[in-house]
Amino acid sequence: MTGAFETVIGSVPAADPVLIAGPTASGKSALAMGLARAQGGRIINADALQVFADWRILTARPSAEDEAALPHGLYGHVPGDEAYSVGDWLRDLAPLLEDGPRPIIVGGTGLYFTALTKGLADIPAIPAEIRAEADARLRKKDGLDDLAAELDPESRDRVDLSNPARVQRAWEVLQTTGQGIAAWQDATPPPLLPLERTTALVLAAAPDWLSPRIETRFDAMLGAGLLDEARANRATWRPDLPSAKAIGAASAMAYLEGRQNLAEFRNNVVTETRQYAKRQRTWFRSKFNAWRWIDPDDR
RNA sequence: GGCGAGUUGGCGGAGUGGUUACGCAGCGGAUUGCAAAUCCGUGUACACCGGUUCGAUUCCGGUACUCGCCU
Repeated sequence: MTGAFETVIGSVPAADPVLIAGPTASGKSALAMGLARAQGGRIINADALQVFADWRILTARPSAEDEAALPHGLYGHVPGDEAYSVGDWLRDLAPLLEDGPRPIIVGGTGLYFTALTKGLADIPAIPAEIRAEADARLRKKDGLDDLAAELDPESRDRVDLSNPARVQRAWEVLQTTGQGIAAWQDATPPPLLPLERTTALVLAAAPDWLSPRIETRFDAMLGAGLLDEARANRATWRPDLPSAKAIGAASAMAYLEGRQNLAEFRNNVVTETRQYAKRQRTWFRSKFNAWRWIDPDDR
């Protein structure tokens, strides 16, 4: 492992907060570890699924040994049945930026990095009842159109009306705050950590380079006890749990229940992971122009 | 060797004498609070040869291959 990303690490100012983004399985953690080992710092998670306590192996969280060897933060600190979002993440992150070791923020969730460096509208939390009502209405016939029709004109104009998730959020915001989401977004406060104050790195992992790694990584997960982890989660498993969105969780359950064989399980996870990596690339490509793109082979 | 069925885009799978489903994968994109989520866009493919026809993926004949049954 010595020598990994040597050139990159050598060029990173030791005092700056560091941001490391990249598609899944592109080697972000290895780079973060190398950086922390060489220069010191605390590795902080910027991945929406790695915050959850269950599914450590499936979500490729750092191993217990890695966490013990170097300071880490925001990994597995949320119960799998608890709601969590970018706003929560930013609030959990703030104190870690205040003091403690120099932050090395690593993850694959583009939205988290964008909210961190560009700002996030300061919208109050949505009460569970409102969320439940929106969920229920969306399930009804024409539910999407009905919710859209109730939006304030400005928000309705800005939101993608064919996207249920967006319409629901806009509806929930208007419903709970009495103010449209468009107005809230226009009043977005300054970012917690402006990009200019960081050294921001993105791993440029091309599909052909990444795909074999995704497959290998699944096999490694199996070897690391993925099936045991799945069995342990089986009793409390529900497809609507926040942590159930982890790629492979539903497939793992299907496998344990004999609804698919190991080859199908593997194929599903590999395909879904590739598709996810593609979406990540699209985000980075379009929004991380000012970041420093590095060759993932430079190890 | 005989009889029967079949051959549609990378895969699965409809269908039609002229306007060429759909699903999956792939590719491109959006994305300011469930984001490993959600959504949008994108494919003239019809085994081969000949015939009929104003026009054949669709009708007829032959060839090849596949599957099944029979000797």
